[in-house]
Formats: sequence, C-alpha cells, structure tokens
Amino acid sequence: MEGNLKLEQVGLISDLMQGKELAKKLHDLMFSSSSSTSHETKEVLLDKIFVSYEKALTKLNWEANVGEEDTKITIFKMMDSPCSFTNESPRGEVFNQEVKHKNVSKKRKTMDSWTKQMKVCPGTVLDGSLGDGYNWRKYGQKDILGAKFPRGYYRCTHRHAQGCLATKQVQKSDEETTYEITYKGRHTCIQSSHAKKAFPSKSKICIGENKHHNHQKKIALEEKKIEQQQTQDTAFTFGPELEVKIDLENKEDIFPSFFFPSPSIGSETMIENHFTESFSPAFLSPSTSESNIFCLSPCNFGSIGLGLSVQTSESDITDIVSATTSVNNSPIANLDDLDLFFDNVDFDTDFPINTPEYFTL
DNA sequence: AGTATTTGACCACG
DNA sequence: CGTGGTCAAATACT
Repeated sequence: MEGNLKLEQVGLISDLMQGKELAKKLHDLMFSSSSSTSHETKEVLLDKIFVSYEKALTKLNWEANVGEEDTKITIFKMMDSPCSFTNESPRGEVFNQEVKHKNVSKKRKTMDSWTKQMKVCPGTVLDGSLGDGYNWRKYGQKDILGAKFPRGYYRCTHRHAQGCLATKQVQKSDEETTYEITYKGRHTCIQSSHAKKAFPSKSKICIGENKHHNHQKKIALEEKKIEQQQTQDTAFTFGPELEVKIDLENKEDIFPSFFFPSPSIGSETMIENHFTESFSPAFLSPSTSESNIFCLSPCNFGSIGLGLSVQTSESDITDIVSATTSVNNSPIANLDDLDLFFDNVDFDTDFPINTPEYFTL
C-alpha cells in the first residue's frame, strides 16, 4: 500500500516536472526573438504539457467533471495571459502556489467558480464591495473550521432586481494580509444605476485625505469602521500594495469581466480586468514564473497616463459601467478604448496622487 | 424611510 | 451528525 503510494508519487512528480519543463520550453519559444518558430511546434508543446498534467491529475484521481476540453481551455487561457510567463515581481514578492480545493462545497457544484487571492498591506481600507467593481451585499458570515477568521458571504446587490446570481466568498487567511475570494456564478446584471455605490465615499477617505469639511467627525467615524472591519470581514485592507492571485479553475470564461478599481487612481475609477488579456507584459508586470499573479505598477500606469488621480462623475461611471459590463464582456482592453475611457473622466487635482500603490491582478 | 449589515436558525450535503 | 451555505428578522446606518 505504502509502496504503491510512493511509486505513484514518483510518477506524479515526474509528470509534473515534465509539464514544467515543457512549459519552460514553450515559454522560451514564445519569448525568443526568432519568429521562425512554427505555430505547430508551440501546439505540440502545448499538447505535451496538457498530456503531462492530464496524467498527473489522473493519478490524483482528479474528478472527471472537468472535461478534457475544459482542461485544455483552461491551460490555453493561462497561456493567453501575458503575465503567465513572467519572471519576477517588481517588488520581489512571491506568492506560494498552492493546491486549493475548488468547489468548496458540493452544494454549488454546477456553478462556475474561481478563486483569487489578494495580498494586501495594512494601511488603507476598502469596502468589501470593492475590489471588483460589482456591488455586493453581504448576506452571511460563518466561522469556518480551521480558519482563523470568519468567511463572509456576499451576493450581487441586483439579485432580486435583475436575478443576478453571482456570489462571492471572502476568506481572510491566517496570515492577515491575504484574502481568498471565491466567486461563484456570473453577473447577469447591468450595474449601471448602482455603479456609483460600488465606490462608497468611505474608501475615498481611507485612500487619501478627504478634502471635505467635518474632518474630525469623519476620521472618528473611519476609526470606528476600521475597528469593525478588523473583527468582521466586511472590508479589505489595501495598502500601498496589493496582490491578487487568480486561480484559473473554472470551466469557461475565467475572467468574467470584473473590475479592479485602482487604489492609486481614486476609488471611483475602474480598470477592467481584461487588461490581463490584452496588455503587454511591460504594462502588466509578472510576479513569478510559476504563478499567475499580475502586477500593475504605478509607473506602468503612468506610461499611459493613468498615474494621475482621476475621479469620474456619477453619470460617467454609469456610462462606463453599462458599456463594459454588457453581457458577454467584450474586452475593452486596448489603448484606444482606454483613451475613450479617460476622455470621460474628470481629473480631480485635490485628490492625493502620491500614494505609491500598485496592484496586481 | 430605505438600504445595508449582523447573526442565529435552518437546510443540504457528505 | 458536522460543516458550510443561505435565509430572514433584528439592527444599524445614511
């Protein structure tokens, strides 16, 4: 019994190592200057990688509920990401790759789900509804066995109004700087008229000094909120930096068009996550070669004019959101679109711009 | 007053 | 039966 196990483990490791090697070769091919490399070669490598991992997964008795095609799609999507093959994090931070249990509960087996990890530093506070630009309403909190912190359950605000079944679970990990966010289901809602609520003023206060009066009152309020947020999981703490790791687990559309508001450019500005699919590696600096952590540095933002603090009017937000959250999430991530995007925003010079945040997707 | 959050209870799954 | 996920009444907030 034990012998068998060891043999299997050796085989497993061998398969995984082979996959890694092949991936590395593919990586070299893809980033080598020679354009002569045939597309076929790449495909052969991809197939080999796929087979290696398939074998490994089979050995792990991986459930067949993720079909062959789906697996392939997942792998290809990972390849598509400009950051999947990057070598280093700008800040040298590394996320441990970890095998996580998907389908946290079999109850929701049929739903799409994907998990992302966000590494944050203390300092700034964002509301739980932030982080992806959708409006979330907390509907539960539960102490989870073995977890130091309770898990928060959120559903789309438009559940009743528009029948949107998207939900997410936010779990603060034992190291207090990491949040694991599991999304389930897709947004079928149009966020338009409520979009502004995704960016409540309190996050503004935290990110930078608020320019309005009643300072002391607001600060006191904020302290109270922070206090609450430390004991409950209704808010995230985002600091000068934040990392997000997305687990490419789900079967079809891995990035269902959620938004990542940038703390550095104002809480009312969103950047669509399709960045990850269209921007060059120079813009989206990679974290590690073995993880799919995407980084956006302020300088990179600056290179396309995003380093400035911007604030959108409510109507602008409404327009932008309704335009970009449309059903099948057509990517807006080219620079032309960005230009359009920023044509629609007002620059607010009162807003502090010296915060050196960057975030990773 | 309307909306969001909290929290204990309930339910489904393994 | 234990655990995780959801519901819904009570409460808090705006």
